[in-house]
Amino acid sequence: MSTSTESGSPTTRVRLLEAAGEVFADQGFEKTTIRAICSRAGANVAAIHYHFGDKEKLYREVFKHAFTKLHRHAPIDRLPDSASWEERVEDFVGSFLERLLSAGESWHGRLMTHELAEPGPALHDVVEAFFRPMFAVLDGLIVEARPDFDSAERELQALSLIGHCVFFRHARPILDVLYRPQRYAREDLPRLQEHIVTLFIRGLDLPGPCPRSA
Amino acid sequence: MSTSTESGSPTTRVRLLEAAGEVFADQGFEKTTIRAICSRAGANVAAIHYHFGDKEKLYREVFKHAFTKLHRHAPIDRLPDSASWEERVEDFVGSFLERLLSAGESWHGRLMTHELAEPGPALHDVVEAFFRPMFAVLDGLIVEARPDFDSAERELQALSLIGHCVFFRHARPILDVLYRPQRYAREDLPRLQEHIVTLFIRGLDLPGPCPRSA
DNA sequence: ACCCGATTAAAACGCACGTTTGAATCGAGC
DNA sequence: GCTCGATTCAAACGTGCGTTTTAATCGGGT
Repeated sequence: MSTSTESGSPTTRVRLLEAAGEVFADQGFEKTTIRAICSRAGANVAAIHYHFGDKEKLYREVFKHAFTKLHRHAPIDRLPDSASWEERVEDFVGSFLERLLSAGESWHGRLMTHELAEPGPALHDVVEAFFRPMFAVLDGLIVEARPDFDSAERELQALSLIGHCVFFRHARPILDVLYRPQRYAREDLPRLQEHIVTLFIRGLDLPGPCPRSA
Repeated sequence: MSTSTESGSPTTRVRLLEAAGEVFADQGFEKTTIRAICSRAGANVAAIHYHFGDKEKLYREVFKHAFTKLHRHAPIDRLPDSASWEERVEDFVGSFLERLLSAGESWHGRLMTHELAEPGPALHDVVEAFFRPMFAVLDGLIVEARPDFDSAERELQALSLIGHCVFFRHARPILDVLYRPQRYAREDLPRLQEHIVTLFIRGLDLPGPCPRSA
């Protein structure tokens, strides 16, 4: 170990983390080979054992790395509270969909969604650090609209909205067969967003108009 | 080959098909080993090459076998037309959920849902023989309720309902971490069914009451 | 009793993977 | 200039997989 803030040499270790992030993000834990990672990082296969121990420890380390990156620019609830309830719902759905459907952006988000789609050794961490906070935010939105709902009712409503978004990522292979390829993919995002928000609001069966800003 | 209706000896070939169905159904294509299948069938590994060629041809053969079994007792639309629209929707959701969430029944249904959850070499066949007909039935139900919808609107509504059901199977690992294990599993089926049907009907935004029987 | 195609069985092949080894290389400190 | 720990490298190890080979076994036809 040499001259970093904590431990580990700067170049190879970091290059491995970055390469591993890329490959893990679009192949998942099982399907990526450490040889693919090392070839992308320009390193030797033994470097992984040397720096991280084994493949799974590297995987967890990549997630730690990704969590801090994601926490820096807070993903959810980034609209000011002055925004209307409906705007905040739209933003919640839109940003989540964007992360689910985007394939080109940085690997940090893709890594999370891939682990949710095909659970690996880091599922627990992802749920606790990424998914559960999302549910908390969503629950707050539901409380605003339906203060009369008990927590079980809110839970179901939240699950349905999340599931609605997740479906269009998870069912990608099916949709490609069922319709033409890329139907309901990235470019349809605005239409999906509007549809999902509409069904969410209808599902809440609001007694009056949408609530004002918080 | 000996004395069957078409081709192939009865005992070993059929035992292999049955054993392969069981194992494929709860492990998927990638994770099942032909050794596991043969050990369950009490056969030799070479028997698979002899009777089917290779692992993938066996997989497809298992699906052919399963399709005919499933077609015999038609799964969807089994209520008489005299049933009310709402009853038919409830039945559609209920039977689909039952197939998605049940783990103990015969492997034919589990095989389909596993292939949908983790696509393998038979995805195309499953979509065409199992999924697309389901969509056709559902589309008919939506037409009854909202004859004014164009096909694109109906498509989205159908996808949302299907996705809503599928989510509770696909997200099983996540739900186990997010809440206590088995939350929203088999025993919650009636509650899920009611919730999903309710949200579906609300989502259709019917101008009047539910349509009568067809 | 013998033959012969159909079937089964045991063993090994070839490959890809994660992992480990042991030597070569680097670079600061004396 | 040399030493010594830290790091890199090529090569091999062990394992599990799908597949293939080769020989043994079965059973009806003559």
